[in-house]
Amino acid sequence: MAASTLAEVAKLAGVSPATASRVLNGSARTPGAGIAERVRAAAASLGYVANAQAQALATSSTGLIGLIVHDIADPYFSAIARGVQDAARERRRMVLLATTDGTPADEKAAVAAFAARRAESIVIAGSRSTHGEDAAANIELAAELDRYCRNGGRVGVVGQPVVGVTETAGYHTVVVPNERLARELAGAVGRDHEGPFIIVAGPQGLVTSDDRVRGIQRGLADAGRPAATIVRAPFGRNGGFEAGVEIARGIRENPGPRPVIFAANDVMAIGVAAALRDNGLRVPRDAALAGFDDIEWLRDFRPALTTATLPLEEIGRLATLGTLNDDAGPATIAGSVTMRRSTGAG
Amino acid sequence: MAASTLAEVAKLAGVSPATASRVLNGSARTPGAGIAERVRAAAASLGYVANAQAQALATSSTGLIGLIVHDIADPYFSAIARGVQDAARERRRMVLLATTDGTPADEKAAVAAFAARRAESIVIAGSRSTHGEDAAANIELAAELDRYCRNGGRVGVVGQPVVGVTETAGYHTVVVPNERLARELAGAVGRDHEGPFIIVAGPQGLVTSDDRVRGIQRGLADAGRPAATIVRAPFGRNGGFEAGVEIARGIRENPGPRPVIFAANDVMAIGVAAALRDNGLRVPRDAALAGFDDIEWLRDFRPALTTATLPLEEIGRLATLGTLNDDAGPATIAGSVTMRRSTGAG
DNA sequence: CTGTTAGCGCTTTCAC
DNA sequence: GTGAAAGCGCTAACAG
Repeated sequence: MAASTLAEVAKLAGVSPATASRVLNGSARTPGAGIAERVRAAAASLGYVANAQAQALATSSTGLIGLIVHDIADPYFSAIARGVQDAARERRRMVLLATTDGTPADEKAAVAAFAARRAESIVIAGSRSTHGEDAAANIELAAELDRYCRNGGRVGVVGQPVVGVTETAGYHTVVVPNERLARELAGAVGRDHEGPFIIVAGPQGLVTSDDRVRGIQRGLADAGRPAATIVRAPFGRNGGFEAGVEIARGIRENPGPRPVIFAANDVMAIGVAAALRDNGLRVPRDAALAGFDDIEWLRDFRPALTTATLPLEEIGRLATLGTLNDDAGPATIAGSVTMRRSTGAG
Repeated sequence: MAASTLAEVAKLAGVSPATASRVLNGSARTPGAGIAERVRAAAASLGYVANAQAQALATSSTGLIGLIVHDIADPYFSAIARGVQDAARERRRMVLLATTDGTPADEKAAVAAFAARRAESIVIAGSRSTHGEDAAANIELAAELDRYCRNGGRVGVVGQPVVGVTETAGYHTVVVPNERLARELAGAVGRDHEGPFIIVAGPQGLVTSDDRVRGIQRGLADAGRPAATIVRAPFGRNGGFEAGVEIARGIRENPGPRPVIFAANDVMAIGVAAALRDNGLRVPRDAALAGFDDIEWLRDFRPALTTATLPLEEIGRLATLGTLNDDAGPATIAGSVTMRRSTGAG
């Protein structure tokens, strides 16, 4: 990665490095006309490319934003990533990407790596787990983040505050009203259905999943419906599929009124739908189904999924911008319930 | 982004910076036992985090890999990104992300930014355009890449070589056999269908699209079928939808034998399917449909899409690894044709 | 407006 | 094994 240096350019142009710097990388003072010309010519002829590392060292500002997601290939995260990337580009920053599968230990490592690279802010997306086995790692993650903030870093959190974070300075949370939306969703669906109700949830302790489950139960109660039974599975398409297989079996062995299935997110809902279909069951005829997130790439599925619509890209933008603006209190996004065919609407 | 420095740690531990460095960041020489202890303690108590910028400057090696995609939210690119990220993590590198919408000018800017940050390699994914209006920008992009390579950078290219690149040193291409697979796909589909055939292609000059179109036409010829007519639209879901609307109108106004539609990629195929459905047409009953790529998130669609399966994640891995290994000739991936319900199979 | 002089934080010969 | 000193490439006072 050798390349010509500012000094070489300066020598070639017959000026001092300082002057060359002023010409090449914007400075307050505008250098003389003829000089500027010579410097630029020299730079071009040498194929000079400023060394951002050196600039960062000298100015102590890197223009870097770190993004932490569970899995960049998951459409939920990639939508957020697009928002982050957009905001970053707008503010002339570059984004560093880390994927962690949601493992707190890996997230801690990612934060450390970003801190080492002196990223100016870190956006961390993806549900946290309060589960026992993650407790120790969560504490370390929180400590790492706190240290990062204490050193002047800013962190943008998507969804809910990081478990165990003590300080508030430096943190900017984009609150996703999972519980409220889930409640609204379940209320709306509950009005049209008798039940029984089933929730396909993620692992216990996964905050996002827990929030949504709680909201759904409350929404059902609001509508005067019985509480839902809960089926737990991994928080992804295949988890949904597993749960769907189990549910299909239940329906087979125990026929009764048409059940209503709430999946903790769209991707799980798609898995559930696939499993039901594989077992000869149809949505919404044999079971109503609702998701959460309203993932863009899943909107062409049929039956179209009733879901809670989240402006994912906007969420990514807000989380990023929030860390870049000094003002910026915690942002709350709205979201809305979208009724579609999978629950008999439309 | 201030933080304690090595010098501070060293002072606290009562040793020289050199020694502290040797302890904290692996060096050939192993420092004394007790000393090491003291240094580590000092570092911990100060919350020391090595400054990667400074290390990069001193060692001239950044551990950075730049990734350029059209759109990180597109499942095609996010799958590749996952592969890149995996490989990077495996080799203890971090990835810098840039999205460009496929605009050569933006891609040039991204390469320049990566070069400035002294990324050790750049992986560039996404079809190039040979279209006239992009010609100038393409040349500049190629020049920027060449310069980057001349300075010791390595670039991994997904799909086809970058238009206009002259040098070969430093480049590592992962060849995607678009034409061959398209030919096989069309051959297989053509065997079972009489036609007429329609290709929903991207804009003319988009290399990937052009390659696939050519392959499809050859495959049809192989099967003794008439050439397909070509409908052009933007290379995404909405482009597919537009084309689908047009095709549906054609079918309405001009009933005849069931047409077979080849979309240039899965995402377009989904758009076509949505448009046909909106117009009361069913796949495969009223039209057969095939895509390309076999995007993971689209596999649960029904009717399941006949397509050419590409190991996207693997492609990302190979492109990345190729730039990191000195040997590594150009890699070619296999891919395969996958027949599903959308063309009447299964 | 331009050049000189110090560093930014770390690594790395080179002596001791 | 440990420390002193030079330097990676650039910017920012400060003089001139």
